[in-house]
Formats: sequence, C-alpha cells, structure tokens
Amino acid sequence: MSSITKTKSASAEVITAQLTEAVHEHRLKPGAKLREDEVSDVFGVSRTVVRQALRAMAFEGLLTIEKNRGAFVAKPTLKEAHEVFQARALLEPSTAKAAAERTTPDDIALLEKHIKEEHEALDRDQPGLALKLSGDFHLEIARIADQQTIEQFLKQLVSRSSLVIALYWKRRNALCESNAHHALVDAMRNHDGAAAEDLMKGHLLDIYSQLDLREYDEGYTSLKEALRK
Amino acid sequence: MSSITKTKSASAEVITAQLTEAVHEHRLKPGAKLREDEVSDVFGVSRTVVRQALRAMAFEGLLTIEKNRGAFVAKPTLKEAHEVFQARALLEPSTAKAAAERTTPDDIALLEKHIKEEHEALDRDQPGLALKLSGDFHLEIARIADQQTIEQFLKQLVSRSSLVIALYWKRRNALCESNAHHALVDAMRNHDGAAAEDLMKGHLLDIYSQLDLREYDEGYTSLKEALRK
DNA sequence: CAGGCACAAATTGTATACAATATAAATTGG
DNA sequence: CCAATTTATATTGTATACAATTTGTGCCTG
Repeated sequence: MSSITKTKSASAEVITAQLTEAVHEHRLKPGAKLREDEVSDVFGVSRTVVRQALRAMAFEGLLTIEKNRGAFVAKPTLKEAHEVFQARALLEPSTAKAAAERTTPDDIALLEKHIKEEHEALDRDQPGLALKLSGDFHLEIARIADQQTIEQFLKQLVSRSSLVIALYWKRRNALCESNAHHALVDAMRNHDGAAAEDLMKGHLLDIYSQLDLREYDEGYTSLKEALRK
Repeated sequence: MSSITKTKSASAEVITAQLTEAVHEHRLKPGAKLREDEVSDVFGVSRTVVRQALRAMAFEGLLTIEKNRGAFVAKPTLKEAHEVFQARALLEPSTAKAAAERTTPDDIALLEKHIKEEHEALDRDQPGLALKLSGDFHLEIARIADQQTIEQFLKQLVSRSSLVIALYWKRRNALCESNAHHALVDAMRNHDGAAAEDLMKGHLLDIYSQLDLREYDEGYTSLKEALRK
C-alpha cells in the first residue's frame, strides 16, 4: 500500500518518511545501497532533493554516507548496539514516569490502538510492520510526556534499534509477544509514575537481553590484523 | 584568529565547524540570518555546499530553516530551554560516573588543559570563548566514557545550551567563575564514580538556576490568542 | 495622506550540466 | 594463464542556471 511506488513529484520530507518506513520495516536491510539516480527516478524528483532526504536520514543514523561511494542503510556495530540501549535506558524510564503523570484518556486510547494494530500486524505475519508500530509506541510516550527534545533523540534511538534488531535478533521467528506494553498502559492509566518507570526499565532490559550481542566484535574490522598470524 | 575570513574553497564540514563556533561564541546571535549567497561568498564555494552546512546545523538545533525564507540562528523557547537541561540531567550524571571509572592520566591532563584555557579566556575577557570551552569540557567527559551515541546527543544539547545562555543568562557580566569543573576532575582522578555523578548533577542544577526561565512564555506565541481580550 | 494593489528586487527551491572519484572491464606484459 | 596497469563506465560532488516565493517599493485610488 504505502510502498515506494510514488511516481511523480514528492518533497524531501515525503521521501525521507517513506524510505525511513522501509528501513524500519526491514524492507530495506542493513548494507543496502541507495543510489541517488534510482531514488530520484522512483520519486520523480531531481537528485538535489533526494540528497536532502538521504542526508537527513544519515543524521538520524539510519544511513551512512561514504564520500564518493554513496548512501547505505547503516549497519550498527556491536558497540553501537550496546550504546543505543544504554542511552534508551537513561532516557525512557524517566520519560515514562513523566508521561504517566500527565496521561489523558485520549492518550490511553491512542496507545491501546497502537497495541491493537501491532498485534494485528503480527497475526497477519508482518513482523516488520509490528516492529515499526512497537517503536511508535515508545515515541508516543515521549510525546505524552511533552518532551520534544527527548522525543527527537528517542526517534533516532528507536530507528537505530530497528537496525540493531535486524542485525542481532536471536531467534528471528520467535514470539516476541509480550504484555509489557499493556502493563505500561495500565500504569499510565493509573497515573502511577513509579510503576511506569520500573516497567519501562524492565521492558528495555527485556529487549536488550533478547539480542545476540556477544563479542564476536564485528567479525573482520581489520582483516589484515586477523591475517597477521 | 579563527574568524570567518576563509577566502577560498572550504568543505561543508569546515563551514559547519566555523559557523558552529561562531554561534557557540555568540558572535552570531540568536535570530541572526545567514544568507546563502553571503556565506558562499565568504567561504568561496557554491550555494550547494553552503546549504549542506546550513542543513547540518539545523539538524543540530543551531539553526532554524524556514521554507523560502532562509536560515536563522535558533532562538530556543523557554520550553525548549527547560527541555535541554532536563535531557542533560538525564544523560550527563550517569555519563560522568562511567567516565570516572575509566579515566586515564592522559584524560585528566586534557581536562585540566581545558579548564586552564577556559580561565585564560575569561581573564582575557572572552566570555564567548570561555563558554565554548566549558561546553567542550562536558563533551570530553562523554568521550572519556566512550559513549559515542550519548556524545552525539550531548553535542546537540551543549549547542542548544549555548543559545539558551545567550538568551536567558541572568547577569550577563557576572562571574560564572566556578570550581565545579575542578571538583569533577578530582573525582575522576580518584575514579570516584558516585562523586562524579553527584557533582555533575549539582553542576547542571547550578547552571540551570542561573538562567532566567520565568514564564513570560515567549511573549507572543499566539498573538491572536493574546488579543482575544 | 492612508490603504491597498501591482510591480520589481532579492532570496530561496529545484533541476540540470559538468567535474571528480571510485568501481569495473579490458588490455598488456610476464 | 595470472597479475598489474590502463582504460572505460558508472556514480557521486559541485557549480550554475532557471523557477517559485517572499519581501520591499512605488503608484494609484479613495
């Protein structure tokens, strides 16, 4: 439906949004190259505006741009993977607490809608979409906390988390069915900040522990080094 | 010395760096406009590369780009000002703790050099430069903690802090002479993570309390609203 | 003389053309 | 036949030209 088949005249923001979605849903996998010509053909704009979009995504950490070589979907290293979840551990629990203390009924309804759509996506065997919706859930909490600055950072962290999951998820077809989000919404409905904070902390640790982040240390960061006997 | 008087051929990174420095040191004040032609003349490159630099700075939060109107040095609202320091309060204490636990003698030497240069700048009546160096001190701690992701965020936060200080500092010519940085270095030298964490927390609160962030609420966020009697 | 309309100037947005660079292919020497 | 070097192709980087938009000015009208 919302795939990358727009045919003519799209702004940089639209391109960024669609490409970002594709990366989030793992339709574009880490390492994939995004040629400027190709993208500009698909969206029917000049390379000028495509480059804007690609650079924007590079700032978010979704792409890496190598000079004279092009833009590639980022492949976070193990270190980056750890860092992403350490940063989230610092930002999200407090944010969840703040959010819980100012949640409105409308917010709750919206969050529950998110969860419902996420489950439906899983039922329809669309794990990529489910993952994206799960990320949106976390962002929604920052929005409820009314912390735009943190929300910006979290947006980047959720994006990178998606890449990390694409690369380091342990059992790809495992049931990531969890009631963590439900429990969080319950805490928020009760305006129980402390509970929300703890639940978020636990939830992040949960995800973190389901990643395969053992030290194989990027494999061949330096092949020459490895072959030096 | 390192003012904006480069005459020919500079990369986007150089332009970004020099303009960023100028903003940090308050030579470019909030609200100032940066015309693309002007900047490209100064640096001797085309508007294409200037636009790259300006957009990069917009992502960092230093500039706001208004469509068809141009790039302006950002003017953080009171809300943003609060958010910046709330975010710093979440990120920096833990980071200082982690840094303290892995500080090397070289790191200590570097930090002390920073402090020295900062004092010298103050003595030479260059408060802008001193402020920039003070910000670099905080970034250095994130580097020592070996947390690149957090360092990236902190870079943005420190940048925005500079703008916040330009706009909301209470007594402009007051002595912001503080031994907070010295105390932090001492804690780090002793690998006293807990102390470093507490000192950082206090230091941030100190700065925060020296800002004039009372609710005059951006003056005229909605003029229509205000005039609705 | 004030207000509004139209026109002119300035500035940003986009597309395209050309230059620089990296990758792939082909050719030559061993 | 393999390796190394050269050539060719593909792709990105930069500059420039043109289009769209905004802002400023002056004129006209009431």
